[in-house]
Amino acid sequence: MPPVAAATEKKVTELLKRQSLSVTASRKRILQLFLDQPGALSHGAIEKKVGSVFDRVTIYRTLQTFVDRGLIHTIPSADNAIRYALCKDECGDGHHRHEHIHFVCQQCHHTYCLDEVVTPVIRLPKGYSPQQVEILVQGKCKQCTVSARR
Amino acid sequence: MPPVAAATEKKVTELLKRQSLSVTASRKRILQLFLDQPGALSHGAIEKKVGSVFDRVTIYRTLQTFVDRGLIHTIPSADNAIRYALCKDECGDGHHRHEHIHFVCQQCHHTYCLDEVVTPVIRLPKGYSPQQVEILVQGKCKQCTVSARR
DNA sequence: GTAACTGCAAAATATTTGCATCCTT
DNA sequence: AAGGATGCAAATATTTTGCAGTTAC
Repeated sequence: MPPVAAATEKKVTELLKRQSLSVTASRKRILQLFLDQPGALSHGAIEKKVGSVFDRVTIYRTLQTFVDRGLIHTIPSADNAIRYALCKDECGDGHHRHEHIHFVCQQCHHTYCLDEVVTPVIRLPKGYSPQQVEILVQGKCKQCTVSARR
Repeated sequence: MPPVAAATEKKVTELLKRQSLSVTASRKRILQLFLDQPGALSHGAIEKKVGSVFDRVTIYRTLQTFVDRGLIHTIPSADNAIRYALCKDECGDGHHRHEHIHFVCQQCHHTYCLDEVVTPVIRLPKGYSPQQVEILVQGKCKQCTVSARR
């Protein structure tokens, strides 16, 4: 086994153990997918990437478990394809806090979590009590802007 | 026919004609649903409201037509239930522009378009070109805050 | 009259549930 | 060994497509 893969495997296992989840092949594989790339993944994308190694039902259940434990979070979408992305350390069992922005590229359809962007304060009309703010920006991502210039 | 219903009927018809859409029973009924209440509606909610008068397929196609013509717009969600809401006059055939905020009540699950709220400018990292910003706020709405006080 | 719209049937797709078996701890 | 996780089958729900009949203009 190459040293890099071994290191990722260790990290994945550690993350699962931290959430008191049993370390199984499917959980390791799916969690690894998220660590291997910066963006978000839909159920369908995950299914394609893992192939037919795991049952579709297992993927559904694994994703749900990860969301419940605060390992990943959902990103709303207008195309009936919920995407999931890794959480930061502040999230834990049963609670989520995400004040970051999600960027969806209209060209390559990748979704990014922009942690470094400051989320603005939104002033709502009287009577509305905000709990959670979700900001979705659509446009062209770094990658696609660069490749268009060539 | 009561005068109010007649007035709504006229408005609905006018809206459809303005978009060069034939005025049919299902289109009138569905568009009226949106005019009758301030919030957003999911496909499922519409189906419940209209009963079995129209085929489910007709509802799908009607909603799609309305979106294409700029009569309504979609609101992203994290629960695989896209909601639709009326557009303002700026939207038209094939193009949408919505810089307003959507508020989803966690208690009554109604979705509101808050047109009066100023959407903040979001500063993105280098390389990202924003096209459209979508802001979703979750919390407790006016109605639910008031009724909780009683 | 003609083009567009609708309803029905059916296909394709997505999601959930129950249960027996297997694996992790 | 025990509880939890998985795979399989099947039920359920959602969305799309084709086509024939109907309606709006």
